[in-house]
Amino acid sequence: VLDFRAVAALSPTGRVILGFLGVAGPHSGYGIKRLVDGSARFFWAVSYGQIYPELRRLREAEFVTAKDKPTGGRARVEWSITPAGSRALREWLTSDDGGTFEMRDEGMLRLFFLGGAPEEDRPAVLGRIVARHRQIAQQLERIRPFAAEAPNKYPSDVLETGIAYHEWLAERFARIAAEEEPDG
Amino acid sequence: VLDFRAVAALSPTGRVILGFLGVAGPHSGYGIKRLVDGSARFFWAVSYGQIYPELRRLREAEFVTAKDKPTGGRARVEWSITPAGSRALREWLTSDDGGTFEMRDEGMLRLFFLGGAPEEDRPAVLGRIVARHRQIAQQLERIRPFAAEAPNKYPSDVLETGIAYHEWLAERFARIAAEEEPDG
DNA sequence: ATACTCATGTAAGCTGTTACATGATTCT
DNA sequence: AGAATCATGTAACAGCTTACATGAGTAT
Repeated sequence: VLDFRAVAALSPTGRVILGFLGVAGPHSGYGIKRLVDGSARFFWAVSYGQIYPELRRLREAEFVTAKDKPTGGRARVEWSITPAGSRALREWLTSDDGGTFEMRDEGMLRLFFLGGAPEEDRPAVLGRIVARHRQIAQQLERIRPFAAEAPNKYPSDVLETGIAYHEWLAERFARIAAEEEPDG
Repeated sequence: VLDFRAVAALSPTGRVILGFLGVAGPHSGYGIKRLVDGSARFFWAVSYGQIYPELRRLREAEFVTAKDKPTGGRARVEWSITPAGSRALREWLTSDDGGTFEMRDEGMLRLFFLGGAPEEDRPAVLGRIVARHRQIAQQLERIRPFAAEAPNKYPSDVLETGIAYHEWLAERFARIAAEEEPDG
């Protein structure tokens, strides 16, 4: 028998788009990009080059509908999730395969190969990684007000996890750096 | 004036390859792949489709040399890092730009959009994410002996960070799941 | 005036994965 | 004998980023 489960047609980018249209209501492509950049980019980034084509694919699958909503003479398309789209979103959310988990962390890579750097340079290398993670944590802290606006607590849960993660990593790298010079 | 700093020519994949040839000595392309899979894949994955072409690019840049070392009738090329390669590796390690930090975590994405799933399904969704992270942590624990073989402690530092991270995430998701049903 | 934000879109290019093809050696 | 591992490699594809082009509205 044919298997037409909607979830099969949902690409990773499609999930993000559908997810935002589902929790945040109708938005333009540009608006979706802003939403992602303002809350999800630290664990899932998207670019315009993905959003606009993917919106058209989602429309073909009838998971979203488009409506012209110009602002004066400025073109603007407002995208909305359909009942079929909500169903697909729900199916993905509750499906049992874990899905993508990917990481590319050059800081970790540097730590891994740190033995290849002269001993006297190592504290500085580690220090830069610490500073970086603290900076990311601070950037995330600044978007707390936005996350709090969501209709439920989950975006805040995610954001707090991200902040805690980067602070935790910063501390960990700081501790490793401290071990480098045991007697100052 | 022309800028011939070697680091400019080092692609992300090139760094991993050069790093392993630097800390683990000469290896075949296949061997490099095994090293990466056995220790770095959780924060930096590579595939054969990258390794073999990249090795030839690194040879062109004179960061590595190739030597035929067949095993009986089985072809085998052993790659070694050159002094110029070591220099490039050191320059990358101590360079001040933070470099790539990317993450694609479908578990986080699901948590973010969990409001789109029926309330009764949410604990199961969260439970699967918890199980996943525990499983990854266990897989990483199994490669502890390998990391301990390294000539310095850094690979173990990285591995322990990875294990702690996934356990920490599992606990965090478990706590969020527990909050779902406040009075059992 | 000028700069910034809102808004849509694409083309070129880079990176990376998957799947396949091939074949020798070693282990059970 | 058969399975697993060692070993090299590529072609097709998928996914994503960067840079560009275009232009209207809004704030300074």
